[in-house]
Amino acid sequence: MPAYRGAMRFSKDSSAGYLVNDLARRFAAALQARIKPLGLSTGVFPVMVQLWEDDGLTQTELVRRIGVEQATMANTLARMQRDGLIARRRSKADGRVQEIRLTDRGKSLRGPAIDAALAVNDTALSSLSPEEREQFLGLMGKIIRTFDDGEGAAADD
Amino acid sequence: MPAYRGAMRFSKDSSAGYLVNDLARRFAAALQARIKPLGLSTGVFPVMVQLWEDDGLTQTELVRRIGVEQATMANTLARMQRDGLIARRRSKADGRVQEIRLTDRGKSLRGPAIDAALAVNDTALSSLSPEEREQFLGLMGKIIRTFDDGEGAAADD
DNA sequence: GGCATATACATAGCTAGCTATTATATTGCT
DNA sequence: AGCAATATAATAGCTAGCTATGTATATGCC
Repeated sequence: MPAYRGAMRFSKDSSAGYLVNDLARRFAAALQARIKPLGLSTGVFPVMVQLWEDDGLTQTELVRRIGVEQATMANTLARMQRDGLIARRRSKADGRVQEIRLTDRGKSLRGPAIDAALAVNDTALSSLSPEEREQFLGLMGKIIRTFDDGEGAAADD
Repeated sequence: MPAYRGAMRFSKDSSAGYLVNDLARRFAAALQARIKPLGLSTGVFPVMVQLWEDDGLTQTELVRRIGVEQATMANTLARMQRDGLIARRRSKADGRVQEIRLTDRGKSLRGPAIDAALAVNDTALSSLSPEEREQFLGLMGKIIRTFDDGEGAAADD
């Protein structure tokens, strides 16, 4: 019996972090299964979504929009280029910057890929009522905002 | 304008999968920040939780309880051993099996580590009312069960 | 013009997950 | 007893995230 008070109980089934992590893996696996046949993977998907909206973005802008680290994005883009999803071209206005453009193949995947993502969400939430789905999305948004708020301000204990 | 119907709209802010993935990364980062000083990391945490409950489990049993792939567990355990959290001893009853036991250091981390996890959950959910927290956990449980149900039965389209 | 600083991106090296394969020990059947 | 089948764990090799650091181009100031 450890001396710490309150630390005795830790049930994974009532730990938000535990469940969120579990859920994320399941969502990822489900999406993976549906988009792998298209030649896509989960890490690539958010980038494609942005490029389908606005082709020709820079790496920095993708990083800003997707919220992943720059190094992560650099590696993801390298794989995407290797796999023929994008092409990169140095800007002549600024030699540091690269415009990232979808290849024709990349463009062509928009419809089926988004359908796949929608299907995953729909299947996953199939046991929830419309109100519950709203609740779920709303609560997640609220939690994400909480994380964002406590970002610069180190409101420790 | 692609020909696919329904594929036009895809807002990440209303995609459960997108948000869950985002949330998982934030939870993991928050936990990491709190347990790294203890010499723990996120992947190790679930294993420690099980061993704090039942020391001496086998790899197979940990895999079963945590729901991660056997290869993932093997690697995690290797790091844990390297870092002095566990020791492994071959069972003399069955030479294939290893009993996994916490070191004294591993045992000693229980209190502070669980406190850290509880604090992360509490902070993350701080903007939710008690009812909302219940809802959130309940909805996640429901979704996880949905995933579990559609596991063997390929109820495709 | 030249140098310090800042910006954009790449690289190295880590954890953590995955699939697929291999190695080793046990069990079961004949 | 011997061999096939099974069970346990390890290894190889991939994606995807992270931190820290390196490299190249721009920009600002003197």
